[in-house]
Amino acid sequence: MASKQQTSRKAAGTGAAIRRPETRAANGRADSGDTGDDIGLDALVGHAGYAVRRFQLWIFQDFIKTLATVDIRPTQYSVMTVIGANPGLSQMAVAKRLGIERARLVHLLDSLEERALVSRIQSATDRRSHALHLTGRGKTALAQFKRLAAEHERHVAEKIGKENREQLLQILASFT
Amino acid sequence: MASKQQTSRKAAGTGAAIRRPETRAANGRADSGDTGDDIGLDALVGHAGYAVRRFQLWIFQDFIKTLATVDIRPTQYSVMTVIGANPGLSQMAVAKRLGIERARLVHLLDSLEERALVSRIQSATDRRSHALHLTGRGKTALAQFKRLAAEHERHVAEKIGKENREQLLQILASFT
DNA sequence: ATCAATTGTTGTCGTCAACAACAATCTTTC
DNA sequence: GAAAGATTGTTGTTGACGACAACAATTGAT
Repeated sequence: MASKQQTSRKAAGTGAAIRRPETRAANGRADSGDTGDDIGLDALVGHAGYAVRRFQLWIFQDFIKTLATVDIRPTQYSVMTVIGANPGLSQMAVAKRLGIERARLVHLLDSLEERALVSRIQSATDRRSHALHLTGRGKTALAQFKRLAAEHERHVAEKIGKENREQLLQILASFT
Repeated sequence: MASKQQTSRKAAGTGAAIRRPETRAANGRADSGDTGDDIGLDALVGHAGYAVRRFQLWIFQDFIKTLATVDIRPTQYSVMTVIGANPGLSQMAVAKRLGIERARLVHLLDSLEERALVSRIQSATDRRSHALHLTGRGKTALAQFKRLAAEHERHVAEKIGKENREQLLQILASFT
């Protein structure tokens, strides 16, 4: 859209197998030829949003990795947890409770219903809404998910410290 | 994709003007007709990832709102901050430092270069890479952005408490 | 009975992370 | 010094996600 490239460059790279962030061979600086490993010195420290973003990224990746065997993502887990704790909720209620949109919840429930973990039951009192329930399979599955999620929480405790994790939960308790 | 709807329902709603989350008129439960306002009692408490996700959502929205007049998003701000503190960095170095992908940074720099805030200068030593600099306009603009970002940080402090914010920054310092 | 509001649904749009592939360009190695 | 490998910037695709807008069916209020 912009000026992009006035030069002749277009694209490049062999698509090498760089996987782990630890692997660093670049020099950093583009003009001065110093090592430039520790860029640091940024004014980014002191910004809560940046720290939280990086942490959220790490924590979600660990969650996904830890529950990869059961193929459950954080949002799916939260949906099943809320339904499991409050059977019969409407989609609207779940969406509002979790702060996600009705439209988004539709697809989430579609996939969970495909996998026979959740079932939408026609409400008796309100023919518009669905009463959400865990299936039998869903209940046993959620129990396993919770065990894996607990393992994930241990990873978090290892990463930032046990007491720091609890302090964090206390600080952010108003957002849950 | 899935079973979707076996019933005859298809779609509905007038798209009413529900904006603020405080507005709640739904009952919650779909079958039992109780009030069902406070769903709570979830097993979601104790999950760091969920709390962090909700908080990150809030903090980013406040950042975007606070810097709406200058039309700068959190990622754009972080890119300009790093370049401003370390002029001459390559795109690779900036991407690695901020934990974003090279591919993503390309578009970010495109938009910032469009607005004449950042300039890609051909490196003298490595003809592959670009040395990133803030333009004169970019420098003065970044100064204003930082003032607005400071205002945003005050919002965070008001939300979770001054000392809680500092504790949070300390806990998550290893991620910056 | 009429009109406004709610619920689930479909669709679009823009942001974002994760990959994969490529041309141009170093860097290494024989 | 030429060949092989790695790096940089770029383009493109995919999928998760949040934000809106619009709609049919249904409910509730008047």
